[in-house]
Amino acid sequence: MPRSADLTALLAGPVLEVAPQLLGATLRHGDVALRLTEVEAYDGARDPGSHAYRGRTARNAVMFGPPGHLYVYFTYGMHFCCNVVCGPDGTASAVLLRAGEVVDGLDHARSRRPTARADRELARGPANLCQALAIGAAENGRDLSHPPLTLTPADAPAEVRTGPRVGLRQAADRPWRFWLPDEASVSSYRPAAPGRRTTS
DNA sequence: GCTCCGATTATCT
DNA sequence: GATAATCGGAGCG
Repeated sequence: MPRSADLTALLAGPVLEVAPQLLGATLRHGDVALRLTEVEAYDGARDPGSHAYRGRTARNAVMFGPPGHLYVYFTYGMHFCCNVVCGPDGTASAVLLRAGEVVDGLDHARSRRPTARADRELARGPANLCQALAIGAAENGRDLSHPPLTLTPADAPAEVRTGPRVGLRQAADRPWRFWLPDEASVSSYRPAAPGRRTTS
């Protein structure tokens, strides 16, 4: 088990190096823990797809803070998604946690995700992952090095796949999504919505 | 103020 | 494949 100093050192690196290294890591919130299988990198203020692209606001303030904290945002009027803030303090880069395999607290996770038909669906997709772990607005900005909310890195996995990020209209071409091959909890790729007005 | 629309998901055809 | 659900952030005037 790495100490918190190791976690901070790992997360302080460039986001494109940090993101693949988070695959296989264990994220725990209270009784439920999961092994991360799919993540996406958001490269701070330089990234048109990032919430930080237009500068610091009340919502994204946590992204601009020190690494090792959780950035939680609310979207589509009903879903929470969470990121691990990384990079040096002030860079606003973060890694979106898209999917994981529940490895502890299965009963709790199942009760929070009544529509999941199989255990592999419990934390498949960023909003489902937050729901399975009971992560909401109260967890925004929380330090990931102290219980009940902890992130424990694993050794870097042997094989990592990369591809375009999901659901973005901006910078949809950048291959900054990372996942573990042959993992049932990884969501299948869906191209970003075209976002064009009606034509005919 | 007011409008648009999103780092989504479940459900319907 | 298409779309409803549902609301707050961000842009504009």
